[in-house]
Amino acid sequence: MDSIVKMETQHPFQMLQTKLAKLIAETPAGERLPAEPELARILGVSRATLREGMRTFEGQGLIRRRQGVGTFVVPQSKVIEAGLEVLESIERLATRIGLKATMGALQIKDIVAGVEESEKLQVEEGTQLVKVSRVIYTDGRPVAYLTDMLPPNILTEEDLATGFNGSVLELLLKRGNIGLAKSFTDIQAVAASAEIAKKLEIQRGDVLLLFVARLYSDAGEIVDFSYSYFLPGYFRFHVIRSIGNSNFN
Amino acid sequence: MDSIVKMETQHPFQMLQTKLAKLIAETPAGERLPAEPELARILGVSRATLREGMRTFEGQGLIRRRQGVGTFVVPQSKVIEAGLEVLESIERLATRIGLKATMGALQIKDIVAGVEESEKLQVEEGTQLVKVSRVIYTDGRPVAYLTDMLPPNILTEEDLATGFNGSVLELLLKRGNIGLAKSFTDIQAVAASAEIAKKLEIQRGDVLLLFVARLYSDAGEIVDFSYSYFLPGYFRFHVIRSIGNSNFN
DNA sequence: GTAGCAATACTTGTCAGACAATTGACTTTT
DNA sequence: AAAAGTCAATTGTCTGACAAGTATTGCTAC
Repeated sequence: MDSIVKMETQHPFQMLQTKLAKLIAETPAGERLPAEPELARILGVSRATLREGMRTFEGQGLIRRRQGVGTFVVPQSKVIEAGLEVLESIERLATRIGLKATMGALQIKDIVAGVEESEKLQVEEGTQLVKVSRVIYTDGRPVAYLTDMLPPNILTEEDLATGFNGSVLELLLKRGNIGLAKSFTDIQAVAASAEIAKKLEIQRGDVLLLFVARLYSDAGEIVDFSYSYFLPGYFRFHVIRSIGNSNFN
Repeated sequence: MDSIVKMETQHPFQMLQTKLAKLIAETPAGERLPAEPELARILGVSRATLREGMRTFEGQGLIRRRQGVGTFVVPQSKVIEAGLEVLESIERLATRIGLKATMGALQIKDIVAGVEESEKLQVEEGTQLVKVSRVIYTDGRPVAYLTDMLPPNILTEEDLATGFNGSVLELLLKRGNIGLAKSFTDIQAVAASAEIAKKLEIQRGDVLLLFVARLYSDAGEIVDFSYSYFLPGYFRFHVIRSIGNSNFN
């Protein structure tokens, strides 16, 4: 009887993180957040739990806390850059930069997991997989080539046929049937293969920035394995690195 | 009179972070940390404060907590990978992978800040700067080319002449005269120029991964501006990206 | 003897309330 | 008018407690 409500009953911390993220995103840069006691009451958690949650966002540089004053949302990146701490779709990033992103060359295939795929997605060999690939354009120029591989029962082809704007991430978020947790992204530099060079209208061997990402659900399962090839110059990614971990051995 | 002791009297949270980082670094991968009540007693803070501190490390993927079981140090990178959340010198990274890193082709120049340098380092034009460049070898093969530019009075040439192992970061940490806070790193993919190709013994136009980093002190000043060129295949960098910030607009 | 089950000790997750430290605005005094 | 003091608001930290999850232990039934 309570199976429907079950999704609501994740750990308070997960829900808290979502609510906090939403609140921070909706609060204008530089503005103050409600005081901790009040915020804890609003979000329905204790102040201790709230503070634990805020620590993570503070560590990501999204908020700044000043004793005796309050907690403020820090102005988020100038214009063209994107922090890697937060997982954001290419479309959303492009929009924020002021570019209109469109999708083209969409290909949706059903494939069978071989040795390579089964290992990467942590599924058995022979499993039916969905492979989605497309090119992202801004101002009519191809700037990124994206491929996603998903295990069965995550997205149906119907989902992709209706309301797919190029971002698997956004589609998963919009559906909301599975809770997404984190993405583990490898960063590499590669030379364009003949196939990809053709799609991106560049020369074979040209330089590309490659993200290899595994998207994990709340349950710890891999729900998406993706390759994202970016044309340098149109996207810039940065990361904030903290001092102090292995620097003490 | 108390200026010397001042450094000792940071907020408990800062000291806690340092101690925690050290503890995590010293604990073998996969091992369990002491239980929270005991750890709080050891570190001299309350359990609430301890948990706030641990959240940040959990967010960086360094530890994993399992209710009813304990907190474990996650196996830090299988063989070749390095998380970007933590700022670590190339030498240390290589050592952890099991490679012996050596430095060569060291060049130290005094240069005068032009328009470009003055903007990047936030100093006035005409300021005297120190420029350090060198090649990092593992097994006699060049794998990275690093250049650093530093404002005056950060490092003298004497510092570089004695006890410089290739890492400006470690040198600054060892000196300890300025508190380091964070590094803001841009990630790009570039083609090797003729000059760099020669140093790295590759072909001009070959693919390189490039980190452009600004290192900030506690006071918010830029103390190091560096370009780091990596040969793909010898280094792999990854980043953990969290769901949920701008995904709700 | 062995498989299954219940009790139990231990761990992390969360909560409530309190007090200390800091800041900024307001009030009072000089 | 300027300076000092007062005070309310906010974050930082602590204490103690209970809830929830996990693995081990020991008992029981067969």
